[in-house]
Amino acid sequence: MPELPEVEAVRRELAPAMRGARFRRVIVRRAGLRTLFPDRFAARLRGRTVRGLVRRGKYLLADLSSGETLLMHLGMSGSFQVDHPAPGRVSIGVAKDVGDAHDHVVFQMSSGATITFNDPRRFGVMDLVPSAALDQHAALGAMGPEPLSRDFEPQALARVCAGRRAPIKVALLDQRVVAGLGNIYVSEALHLAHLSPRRPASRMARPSGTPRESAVHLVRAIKTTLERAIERQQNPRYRSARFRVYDREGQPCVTTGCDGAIKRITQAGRSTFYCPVCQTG
DNA sequence: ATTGAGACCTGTCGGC
DNA sequence: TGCCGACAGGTCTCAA
Repeated sequence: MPELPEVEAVRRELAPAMRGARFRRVIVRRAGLRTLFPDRFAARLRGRTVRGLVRRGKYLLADLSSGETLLMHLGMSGSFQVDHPAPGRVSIGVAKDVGDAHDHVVFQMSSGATITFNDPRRFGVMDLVPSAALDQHAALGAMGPEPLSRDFEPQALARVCAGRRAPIKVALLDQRVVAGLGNIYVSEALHLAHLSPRRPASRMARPSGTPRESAVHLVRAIKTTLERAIERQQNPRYRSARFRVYDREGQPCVTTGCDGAIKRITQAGRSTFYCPVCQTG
């Protein structure tokens, strides 16, 4: 589930348990995670205080008192569970010893919270990097603008898309173009913008380099899509709300006055869902 | 330089 | 019920 809105929801849940708290104990249940844990991962965390927890794209970054940053990525199937001590119960300071087979890392915080990282598919990442060198990190350093920031505007989108022959759907999945979008919300935003996923990315800009109307619409649609999704994350009732197009092959388009049916195609090896009737821009 | 394919892992679901 | 292939919300590396 983790694209930007889901990662942001995780951040908001983790922050109260982590910010200002120390790592009392760190348990790495599964060494040799695909994610190349640095040596002595647990030892380097123990005793450190989390000064802040921010999100960058799909990454969570915990700023540590040691001058390092704990970098976390949920991959395809990662999740965190936060357990707070039951009120009135004395914490005995023992890690929960029975856990899911895919509970890979457990943080016991001085706040009393126990934070468990679970990731069946093990595409997730945990790493420690010097805070001063974050911009040299291969993924973070090259990452595009935060879509909900002012930096993400039509001009910027048109510029990074210039010269790209790949379809806009594929370009938007590239984290260097814009940060945090994944396969679901790219389809969702393109539908909201009434743009075809097959449209060449380069056509966000005119030959002169100035952004076309489509870039304006797309930027707006991406922001709206993500803002709504983040809001939805806040209300458990709506978390499972259906998407506009994602995973709705053959079902009717939700655009007012459109009688199209959602189609599914493959682009760069991944499913794209769109309405061939109203996404013609 | 850009792009697509394959790889990384495990779980789930539909079809036979 | 059991087996098997297709597929899954991410990203990296490699070859063309």
